[in-house]
Amino acid sequence: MTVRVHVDVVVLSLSPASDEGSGDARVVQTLLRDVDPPRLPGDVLGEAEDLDEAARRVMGEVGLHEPRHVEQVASFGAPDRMPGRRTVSVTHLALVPRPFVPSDGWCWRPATDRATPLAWDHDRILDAALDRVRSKLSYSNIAYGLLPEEFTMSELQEVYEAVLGMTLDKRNFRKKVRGLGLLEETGGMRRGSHRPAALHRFASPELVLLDEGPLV
Amino acid sequence: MTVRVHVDVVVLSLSPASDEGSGDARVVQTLLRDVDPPRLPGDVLGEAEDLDEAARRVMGEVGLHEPRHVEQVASFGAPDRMPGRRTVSVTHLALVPRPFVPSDGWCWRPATDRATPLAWDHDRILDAALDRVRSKLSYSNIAYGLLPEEFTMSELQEVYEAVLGMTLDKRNFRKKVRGLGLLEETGGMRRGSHRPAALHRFASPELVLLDEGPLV
DNA sequence: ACAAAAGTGTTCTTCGTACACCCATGA
DNA sequence: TCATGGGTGTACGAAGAACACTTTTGT
Repeated sequence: MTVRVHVDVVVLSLSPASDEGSGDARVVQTLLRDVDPPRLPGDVLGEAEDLDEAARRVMGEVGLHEPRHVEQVASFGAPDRMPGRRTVSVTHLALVPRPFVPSDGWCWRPATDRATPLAWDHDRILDAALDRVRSKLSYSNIAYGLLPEEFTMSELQEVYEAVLGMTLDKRNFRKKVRGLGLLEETGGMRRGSHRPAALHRFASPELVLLDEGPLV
Repeated sequence: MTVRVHVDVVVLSLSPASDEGSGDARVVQTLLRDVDPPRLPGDVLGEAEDLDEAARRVMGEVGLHEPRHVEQVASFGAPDRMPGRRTVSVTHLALVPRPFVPSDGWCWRPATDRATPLAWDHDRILDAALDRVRSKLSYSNIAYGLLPEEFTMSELQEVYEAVLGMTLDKRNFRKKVRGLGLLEETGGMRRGSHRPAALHRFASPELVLLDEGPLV
């Protein structure tokens, strides 16, 4: 017996800093197909593709050719998850910095906006991806996926605040992040109608997992 | 295009406490088919099965009808991961307390024993499952999956030491674990040729995730 | 009496957290 | 000169880590 294998991708990003006139707090957004029940990007696994290759192809179809981070999240295979052909979905998570303008027919929507439910079990899939990012923020440098190459400390803090859904203390945040030793200063400055902000980058452009240590 | 979906299960357990004459340290063991390149239990996903249902069926086939814990780990789908039919494997992790005697043709082997490699990509799959348990030990009560209903503090500590591969300080371990409030005393005692040990159980027989907090 | 594992506290250091003001720039 | 966000330090409490001896039982 064979089933159809789908690869679906939850593309996450942060709403742009100041779309000019926008309020203040940035929020996590996800890329959806702009049809009646909105749906995640996805496609059938190709003949000779590995799972992550299929995920990259799907991202190409929405105009995303250079995601900053991709990882597999989970697979969903309830027999009735979708009418018609039995389909198992292997879902992935992708992070991309803004600005990013998707192909026609695709749009950004706040990830927590559940006013109109997504198609099939895509709400569950989106939740699983959000949980993954939230938890990984605590023990990795995964925030690099949502930031440009160079960024200010405030921008980094905005990533944490948007994903975790809470505000953080500026002094404690900087102390903690500096102590991890994952960042370096680029020497550059971001200017604006205020004091210039030092630019930073992640020392490693790869995912780095930190040793945890709650329970030992 | 359709592919075959396999559900493979990494069944983990601890070597029994004192098989009589065994040395001391307990080790993590995994259940393997006792054939030339040993392999993990697994089978093709059934017509009307959800993924975890298939995992439970596979476990039934090795004689394991009441696993203490099951969760999905990851999916593997490289086109060349296995000769013949294109097969995507959705892998699961199962934990079971000892004693457990598997069906004929299956046996326990130390999970870190890589003398004879497993079939196909099953070594990678095993590694993924071990990593999952190791990390989850730090922020959940997942140890319940490897313990009988009632256990002593020393037995609990043995689980941590075996999975993490390090020895822990007895006083700090007890202080920390008590502080989590996940345990309760049963009132019973385990007797031996030494001072009796108080028996404990987990207050919740379900997986409980702890709030972490490394990076804020 | 001896062997074997159970049980228990203190000190020190590290980390988290709460908290408020001055600085540099552009307009 | 004013508005805006950038940048900094301290004091307190909680939690982690190092560390050794006494207790209770079976043989």
